[in-house]
Amino acid sequence: MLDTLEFPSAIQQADSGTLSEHVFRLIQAAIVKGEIAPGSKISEPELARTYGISRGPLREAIHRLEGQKLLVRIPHVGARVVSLSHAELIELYEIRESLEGMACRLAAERMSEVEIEELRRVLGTHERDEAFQAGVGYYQQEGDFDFHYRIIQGSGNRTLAKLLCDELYQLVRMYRIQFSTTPNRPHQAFAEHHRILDAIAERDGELAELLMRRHIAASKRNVERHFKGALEHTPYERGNA
Amino acid sequence: MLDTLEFPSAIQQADSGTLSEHVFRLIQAAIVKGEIAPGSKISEPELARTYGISRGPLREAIHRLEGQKLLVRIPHVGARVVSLSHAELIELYEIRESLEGMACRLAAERMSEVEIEELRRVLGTHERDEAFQAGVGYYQQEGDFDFHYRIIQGSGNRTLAKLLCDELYQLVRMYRIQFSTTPNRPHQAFAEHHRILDAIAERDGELAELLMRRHIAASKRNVERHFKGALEHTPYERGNA
DNA sequence: TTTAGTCATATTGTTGACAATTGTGCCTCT
DNA sequence: AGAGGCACAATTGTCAACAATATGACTAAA
Repeated sequence: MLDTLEFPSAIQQADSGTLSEHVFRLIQAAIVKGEIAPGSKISEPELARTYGISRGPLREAIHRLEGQKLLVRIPHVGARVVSLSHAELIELYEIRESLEGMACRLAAERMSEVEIEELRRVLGTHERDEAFQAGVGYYQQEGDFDFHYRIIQGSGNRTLAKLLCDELYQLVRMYRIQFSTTPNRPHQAFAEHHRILDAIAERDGELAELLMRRHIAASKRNVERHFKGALEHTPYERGNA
Repeated sequence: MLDTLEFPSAIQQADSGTLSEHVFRLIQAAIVKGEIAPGSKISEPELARTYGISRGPLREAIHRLEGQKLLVRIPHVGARVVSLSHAELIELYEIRESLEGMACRLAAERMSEVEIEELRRVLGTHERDEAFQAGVGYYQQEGDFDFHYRIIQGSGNRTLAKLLCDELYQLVRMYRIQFSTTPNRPHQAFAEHHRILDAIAERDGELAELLMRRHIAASKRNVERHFKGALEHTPYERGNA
């Protein structure tokens, strides 16, 4: 069974057809991966040369990126890669808490038995993963998304799925990767995933929502710790007026 | 307060500065107001002539509108105004339930006394409004947003505010206006608003969240009724593949 | 009569050049 | 020497023309 939904970062340049769409995904991936530093300026002529295209399609891509909040654009000045403040990142996690909590409750109510079985297999794959067992947790980065993705898809709310997976997660991924150097509490997260799965399997929506909210709250606290730990390196506050 | 946008020829960097930004807001307003019918095709040359601009800025605006989910675009085919299915509209209300419920809880915890007093004044204005007292409820449309807006702003979560007010509400407004011919239960909604305000004033976040969720759920049921009532006029299902 | 194929038209995608605005560096004046 | 203004350069915004693709009609064959 080929899972077609994969990750949004998976660039499928073949079928997208249009250059604008192509560079859109390319730049999106570059920003999320941190290849273009947060806060850095986007030079249209330079990027156009880099990707070997004209400025027309590039500008269209930039405008779409702005809509996804990955770029901040000032008229007649230019675009910069977004640089979330500590507060904004926490706010993002608060939103996730609410939205994914709901998704988890709905998933517990509406997921099919086969979907639940697949979810259990996903978790099993993570458990057997070498990197995970070694405590490195890099794979856990992607695997975590896989777990959350499946629950969101299982909620049956396609509008919610588009909102979470296509938009907000780009930002979350961006900062996950920034913080990926430090071990991201993979074992604890795995245990939490397992309890969530159990609640879903028992069709206990209320509990599933509660556990998911706590799980994301724990992630949030983890991010807060990383932020505090990195504070010594920030020479000035980058304010997003 | 000269409304500068009036005629197409009068578009010259009125307030936003750039033509792209300007037509973006113009088309957004036109879609939300229903001046461009849902599901109708967007012709680039035609719109360019209408607004008296070139296709360049227009296309940038279209791409941003697509990001806001007000347009659905198919490569090499064109863009159409979004036409939410019954299910999608309900999904939108479910998302609002979750998000505005959270916003309301946070507002109860974090709103300042003056903000609460202002919110009370807003409600008083609605109560004294003529249209509201007549049961027409048209003013209530805008006033409702005013009420919800202030609570969302009062949550202190600026990321949430941008998400709700700048993006999702455009879609909600669009369908509100479509359904505005029938009385939108203004008196009941007003009573619910009042109870929410009381909970906020008492700093009871838990209750405030509960009441807001119920309030939106009631709106959702109202929309469902309208949808069912309008079913007789739908010759075919407009499927958004 | 229906269906498959082909062609013409119109729309979208792309390009490069031109115009307008901003930021910077330098020069002058106090 | 420092501050203010001016001019230049670079970047963004806009435009009109060109190329590629899909839609629709027309024709021909089964």
